[in-house]
Amino acid sequence: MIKPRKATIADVARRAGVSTATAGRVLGDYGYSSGEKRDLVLQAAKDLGYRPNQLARSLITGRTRTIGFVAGDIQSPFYAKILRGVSDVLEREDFGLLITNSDESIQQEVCAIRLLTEKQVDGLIVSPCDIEGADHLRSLAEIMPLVLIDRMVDGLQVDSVGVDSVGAARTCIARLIENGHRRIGMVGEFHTGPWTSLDAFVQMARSTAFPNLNLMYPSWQRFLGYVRAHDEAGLPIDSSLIARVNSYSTDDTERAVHRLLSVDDRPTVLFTSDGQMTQGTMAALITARLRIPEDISLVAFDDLDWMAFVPPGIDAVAQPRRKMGETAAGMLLERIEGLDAPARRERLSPRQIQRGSVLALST
Amino acid sequence: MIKPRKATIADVARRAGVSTATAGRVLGDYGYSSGEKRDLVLQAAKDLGYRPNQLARSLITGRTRTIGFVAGDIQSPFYAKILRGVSDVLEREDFGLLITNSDESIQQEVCAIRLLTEKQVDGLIVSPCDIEGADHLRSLAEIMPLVLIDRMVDGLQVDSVGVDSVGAARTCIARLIENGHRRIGMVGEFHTGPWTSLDAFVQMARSTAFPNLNLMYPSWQRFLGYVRAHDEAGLPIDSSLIARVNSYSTDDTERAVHRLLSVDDRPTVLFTSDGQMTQGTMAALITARLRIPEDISLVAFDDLDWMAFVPPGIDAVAQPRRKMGETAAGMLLERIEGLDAPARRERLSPRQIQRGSVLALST
DNA sequence: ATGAAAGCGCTAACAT
DNA sequence: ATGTTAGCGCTTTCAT
Repeated sequence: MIKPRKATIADVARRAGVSTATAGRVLGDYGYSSGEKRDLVLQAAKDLGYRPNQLARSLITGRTRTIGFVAGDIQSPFYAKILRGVSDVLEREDFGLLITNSDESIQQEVCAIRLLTEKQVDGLIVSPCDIEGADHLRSLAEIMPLVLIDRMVDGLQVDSVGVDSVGAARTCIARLIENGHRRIGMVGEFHTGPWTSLDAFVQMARSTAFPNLNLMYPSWQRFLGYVRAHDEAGLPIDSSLIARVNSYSTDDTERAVHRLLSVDDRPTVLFTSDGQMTQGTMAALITARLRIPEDISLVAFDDLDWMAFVPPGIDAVAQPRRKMGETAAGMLLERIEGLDAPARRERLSPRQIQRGSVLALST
Repeated sequence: MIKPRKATIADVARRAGVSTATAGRVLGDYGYSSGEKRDLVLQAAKDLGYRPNQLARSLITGRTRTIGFVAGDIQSPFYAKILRGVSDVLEREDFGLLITNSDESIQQEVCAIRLLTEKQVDGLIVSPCDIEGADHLRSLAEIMPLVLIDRMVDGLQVDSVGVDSVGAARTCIARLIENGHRRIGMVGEFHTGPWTSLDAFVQMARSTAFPNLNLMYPSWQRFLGYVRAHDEAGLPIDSSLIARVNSYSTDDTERAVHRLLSVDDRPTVLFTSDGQMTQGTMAALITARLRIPEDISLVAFDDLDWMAFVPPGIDAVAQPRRKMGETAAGMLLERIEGLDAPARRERLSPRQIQRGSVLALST
C-alpha cells in the first residue's frame, strides 16, 4: 500500500497559479471568486485529485460536522432502529455519526463521552444509563448541545425525546381489563430506580405529590400506567403478579417469569415492559408449554419484527423508534445551528397493535 | 449554553511555568520529562480541566484513531450484530467508530466513503454492494487499510471476512435430502450477479472451470451449496422451485413465496438465503396458513432472535455475526498498526441449529 | 531534560 | 475579487 502524499490546497493553488486563499475560497465555497479563477482552481483540483482534509478545516472552524451517539447496546433492535433514524437525518445534512455502547454502565458512558468530546463532536445524543447523579452529563451540557433519548435526567434542562410510556401502558392495560382480565401479570426491569419495593411505589403513585413522571425509568413509567389503569377500574394491585427482573438478561427474565407462573392463581395475561423482557417471557412461555392466547394472553411494550409471524400474532405497543432517532437528530442539529430556546421535551405516541394474543375473558 | 474557552496546552504550560513542548510531552506521554516538571504540568492540567484536542493531534500525526464502517443497513440484525463486534474491539483500543448506510446503493456507498475519508479515518470496513466494477474501492485500498465484510470484490486484494456459505448451505441441504425431502424450495435475493438465468448458473456450477467462489454474492454461494448437495445426491435441479426475489423487500419476498407455493407439486421444505428472505417467507407461510413443519418444513440461513420461540423452533444456519465484526476490526487494526502481509481471507464457519422445523419424510 | 520554532492543512482577517 | 498573513492546538525537529 503506497500512500502518495495527498494534494493540499497549496498544491492546487500553485498549479492554478493563484493564492491559497483563493483556492480555499472556491474549494471551500466561501468568500468571493471570479468565474475565471474558479475554473482554474477547479481544474487544478481535479487534476491533482484534491480531497479536502476536514480535520484541518475543523481545527480552525471549531466544528466537525460529526455528532456522537451513546447507546445502551447498538445490537438491540431498539437502539439499532433509533440509530437508523439518526443516521438518515445526519446523512442528509452531510454530518458524520460516531457511535458507542454504554452497556448500561455509568463508567462506560463516561468513557464514551470523553472519547467523543475529545474527537470534538459538535453534539451528542445520549440514552443515559442513570437518571440521577449524572453530573458528567450536566457539565457536558454546558459545553455542547446534548439531546437525551428514551430517558431523561433529573435536573438536566436539555432537549429530549421519548414516548408517552405512562399513557400507552395505561391504555394497553385498560383494554386488558375491559376484556375481562383481572390478574394481569407484568414483567419488567426494575433494578434501577429509587423505590425499594413495588408497594412503596404504588403508595407514591396514588399520592398527590408525585415526582415528575419524566424522571422515572421507562419501565417504572410503564408500571405507573399499569397502576393507573387498575386504579381507574377499581382493581387492587397484587404485587405478586409483578416479575421484578434485576437485569436485561434473557435467562434472568425467563426464570422470573417461571416463578410468576408457578403460583396457584397465575395471571391470565402478561404485560412485558420492553423488548428484552418480551424475549425472555416468550422463551418462558414456550418452555412452560403454554399456548397464546388459549392458556395465557400476552401484550408487549415495543413491537419486534417477529411479532407479526408468531401465531396468533403478538399484541404490542409499538414505539416509533426510527422517528425517535430522526427527532433527536433533528433537535440536535437545530441546537448546533445555534437555536437558543428552552429545553424541549418531545413525547411521541406509541401505537397499539392488536394481533390476537389477548383472549377476551367471559366474566 | 456558555462555552468557556477550553484550556489548551499553551495554557497548561504557562500555568506550570514550562514550555508548550514540555507540557505536550507529559500530556501526550511521549518524549522525556522529569518527575518534577511532570507533576507541575499534571497539576496545572487538572486545575484547568485540560482536555486534549484530538483534532489538532491528528492533523499533525496523520492518524485519527477512528475507523469507518459502511454497512448495508445498520438497523438489520445482521449488520447490527456485526457492528457490535466491531465496536467492542475498537473500544478496547480506544478507537472511534463512524458508521454509514449504503442501502445497497453504489452511489450511497461512494458518498459514504468520501465522507469517511475526508474525515481522515485510519481505515475502513465495508460491506460492498457490488462485487464487480468497484473501482472506487480499488483506489480506496491504495490510500488506506480496507477490510471487506460479508462480500468480496473482484480483483481486490484486501483482507476480508465472511462465512463458508457454500459449505454451510451444502451441509444444510444434504440433511434435508437425508430426511427424505426431494422437492426443496429456495428463496433468495438473486437480483445482482452476472447470471441471467438460474439454469445458466447451474450449468456453470457443474463445469470444471468455475469462477472463484468468493466472487459471488452470498446468496449465489448459498445457491451453489444447494446445487452441490443435489448433485451429490443425484437429484436434478428444478428451477421452478427457486423463488428469485429481486429486492430485499419483505413484500416482494412474500409474493414470490406465494407463487412458489401455488404450483401443483409444491416444495416440501423451504430454504431461505438470509434474514430478509426468512422474514418474508414466514409472513407468506402464515398468510397461507401452512403449519411448520406439518404442512411445510423450513430452514433459514442466518439465525434470528425469534427462531427459538416460534413453535416448533426454526432450524437455522447461524452465522457468527459478532465474531465477524470482531475479526474484521482486528484485521483492520493490525493493518493500521502497519502489518504488511498478503491479503487475508477469514472464512468463519456457521453453526447448524436444529430446532424442529424440518419434518423427516418417509420415502 | 527542556525550550524555541516550525508547521500539519486549512480558514479568516486584513489589506489592496 | 484576490493575495498576504496569521493562526487553530498540537507534535516534532533541532538546539542547548
